[in-house]
Amino acid sequence: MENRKPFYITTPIYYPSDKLHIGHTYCTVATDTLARYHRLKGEDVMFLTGTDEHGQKIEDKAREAGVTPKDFVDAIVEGPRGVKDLWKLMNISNDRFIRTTDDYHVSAIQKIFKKMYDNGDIYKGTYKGKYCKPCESFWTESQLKDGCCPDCGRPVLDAEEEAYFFRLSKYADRIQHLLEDTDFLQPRSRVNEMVNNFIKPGLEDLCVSRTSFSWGIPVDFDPGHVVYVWVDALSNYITALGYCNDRYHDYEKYWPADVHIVGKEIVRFHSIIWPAMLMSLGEPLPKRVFGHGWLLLDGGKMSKSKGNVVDPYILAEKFGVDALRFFLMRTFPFGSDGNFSNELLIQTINTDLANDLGNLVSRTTAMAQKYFGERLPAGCGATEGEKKLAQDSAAPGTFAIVASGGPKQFDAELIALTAGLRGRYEEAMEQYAPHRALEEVFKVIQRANKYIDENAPWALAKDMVANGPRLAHVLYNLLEATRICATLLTPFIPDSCDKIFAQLGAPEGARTWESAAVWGSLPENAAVAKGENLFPRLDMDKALSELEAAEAEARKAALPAVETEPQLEEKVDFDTFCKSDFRAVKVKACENVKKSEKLLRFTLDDGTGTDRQILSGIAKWYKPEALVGKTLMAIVNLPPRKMMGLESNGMLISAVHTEHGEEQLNLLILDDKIPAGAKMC
RNA sequence: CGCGGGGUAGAGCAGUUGGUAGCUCGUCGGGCUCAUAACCCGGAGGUCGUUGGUUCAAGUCCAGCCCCCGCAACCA
Repeated sequence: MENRKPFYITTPIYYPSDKLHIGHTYCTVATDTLARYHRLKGEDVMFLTGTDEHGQKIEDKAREAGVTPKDFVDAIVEGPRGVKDLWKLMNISNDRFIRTTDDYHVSAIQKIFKKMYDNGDIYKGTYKGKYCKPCESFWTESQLKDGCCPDCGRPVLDAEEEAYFFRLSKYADRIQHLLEDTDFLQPRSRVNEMVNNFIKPGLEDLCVSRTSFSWGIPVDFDPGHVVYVWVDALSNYITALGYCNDRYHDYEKYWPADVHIVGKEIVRFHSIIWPAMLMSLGEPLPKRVFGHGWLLLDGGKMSKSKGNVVDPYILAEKFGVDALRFFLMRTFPFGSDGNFSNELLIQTINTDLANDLGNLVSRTTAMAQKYFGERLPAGCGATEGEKKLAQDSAAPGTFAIVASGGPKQFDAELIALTAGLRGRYEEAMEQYAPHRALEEVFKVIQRANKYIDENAPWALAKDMVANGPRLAHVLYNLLEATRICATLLTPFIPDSCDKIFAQLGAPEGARTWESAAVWGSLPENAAVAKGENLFPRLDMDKALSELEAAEAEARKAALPAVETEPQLEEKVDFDTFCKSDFRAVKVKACENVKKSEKLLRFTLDDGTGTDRQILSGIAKWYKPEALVGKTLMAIVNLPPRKMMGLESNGMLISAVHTEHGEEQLNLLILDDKIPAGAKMC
C-alpha cells in the first residue's frame, strides 16, 4: 500500500429503540460528507457507524412487543425501512457498520472490562440509591419527583445493591486539562458546560454494572452483572477496528480516531468517560470530539411524545436524497441548533439548487449545444495569462490585480474568484463548518450566473463570424467554473455531481481535488450534453400540502392496526341486563335523513305487525339501499328520542373498533332465517 | 444565586481573532430573454434585548438586569 494519510471518522452508534428520525440523519449525513471530503483529498478514510443495542429500554420495548430483544433490534436495524435501509437511501458511504450485539464486540467488551478490573480501575462496591419496589427501579435523589418514584409516584426506600465502579475520579485532573487546554472538544462552547457541570463539582466514580436487567453484555467473571451500556457502546470505536478481537485488524492503522462526530447531548460521555476509559486501558485518545447541534421543530425539541418527529424517508423520497442532504448541510450552522421546517427545506431547494446551480448548468450547457453543437471549437480554453492569474489567486491571502473594464475584467473576476474557491472551502471544512464551505461554493455559482448576464452570449451569437471565438471562450469559462464547483460539491451531493460532470463532459481527471485548484483542467473539446433538469423547481404551496398529506399518511400507518375499547371494570347485575330487550328486526325501508350527514332512517319489521322507526348515525359506513331486506339486531325498549325532528324508537347494534386511528363500524347482520321479533337472550 | 445556549431589518438566520452590519424569503423599481416564470442591477427597511464599562474603535471583550429555550445520567 502507498502511504496515504489515514483518516478515521465515526458517527455515534444509534439506539434502535425506535425508528431513526431526521436528527440521526443529520448527524450521519454530516459525517458522511466529511468522510467523502477526506476521500476526495486522497486520504485513506475509515468511516464507521452502527447501533447500540443493549439496555433496559430495549428490553422493555421488546417485552411490550412480545418479542425477544434481539428480534426487536434486528427488525429496526436490518428490517425494511430500518437503520441500514435508511443509510442506503441517504447514500451513506460508511466502510463498516457495527452492532453491539455482534459476537466479536461482545467478547471484546468482556476483555476490556476485565482489563480495567485487573489494573484496579474497576472495583466492586455498593450502589446506594432510592428504590421503588413495584417498579423494581433504582433512582437517584435528583430524579425523584416530590421525593417519590418518577414513574409511578409511590414512595421509595433507601436501598443498595452490589455493583462495579470505574475510578473516574482518578482521571479528573487529566480530563480537565484535556478539555480546557487542548482543542480536543469542539465547538469550544461545549467545554464550559462539561467542566462546570461535571468536573468542578467533583467527578464521582461511575457505576459500570447493572443487575436490574439482563439485556446487556454479561460480566464474564461475575454472572448476574451486565456491563453498563455506555462502557459497552463507547468501546465500539475500537472494537470495530479489531481491538481485543480477531474480526478486524486495523487498530494500528486507524486508531486514534481523527474525530468522533456526536450530538450535543452525548458530548459528556465522549469527552469525559471515553477518554478516562482509554487512559485506563493505556490507549491513545481520539484527536477530537465534535458536538453538533440539534434540529429543532417550532423552536422546541423533536420528540416522540410531542408527535412531531420528522421522517427522513418521506423527505428523501419526495424531494430527492441529494436535495435533503444539501439542505441539512447548507442551512444549519453545524455546531449550533437550527430550526427545521418544511418551508425552509423547499425554499432552500428552490433558491440554491434549482435557481442557482441547476439553472446555471442548464443555461450553460444549452447554449454550448445550441451555438456550437456537441463540442466547443479549438482554442476556446484557458489562456496562459488566465492560468497564471488563477495560480496567483489560489494562493491564500493574495489578491490578484485584474484588468479594469470590459470583457477581460469579467473573465478575470470570475477566474480569480473560482480559483481561490478550493482554499476557502478547505479552510471551512477543516473547521467543521460545512455550511460555510457551501456558502463559498454558491458565491461562485452566483458569480457565474452574473457572468452570463455581463457577456450576453445570445448577443454575441448574432454574429458568429466576428464573435464566435469570444462566445466559445465565455462558454468555456462557464463550464470550467461549474466543473470546479461540482467537484467541491461532490461530498455533499455525490449523485447530482456525477450528472453535472456528465453534462459538462468532464473526464475523471477533471473531477479530482487537485484539478479543483487548476483553472483550465477541463479539456476544451469536452463533449457537452444538455441533460434533464437536475433540480426541478418546486411549487411551495403544492409541495407543502403534498408533504403534509404524506406525513399524515405515515402517521396513520404507524398507529396500531386494530384497536378496541378496553372492557369495563364496573359490573352490571343480571336483572338490569335482562331488562334490555334485544330483538331481531328486518329492514323494510331505509333512507338518508335530509340535511343530516350522519343519520339513516330505518323502517323496520319488529314482528309486532306495526312498523318501528329507528334513526342510526351510520351513514358514513352504509348506503341505505344496501341494507333493505337485511336482518339486524336492535334494542327496542329504549325511551323514544327525537333526532333532526324525527322520532327514534330504539337502537341498532353495531360492532365498533379503530383501524389505523380511524373509527370502523359494522352493523350486526344476522342470518335471514331468523324471524322478525325473535328475542335475543 | 444549579448548568448551558439564544435575543441582529416584516419572517428565518450568518456574522472566525473588536475596524464601514450581511444572506435567504417578502416588498418596491429597473435590466435581460440563453435558462428550470428562472437570471442580473438597484431602492426601502436594523440605535445588533437592556444598562453601564474597557478601547482611537464593540453585534464582536467585561459586569449587572430583562425575556426565550434546552439540560439536570443514557432522545443526533
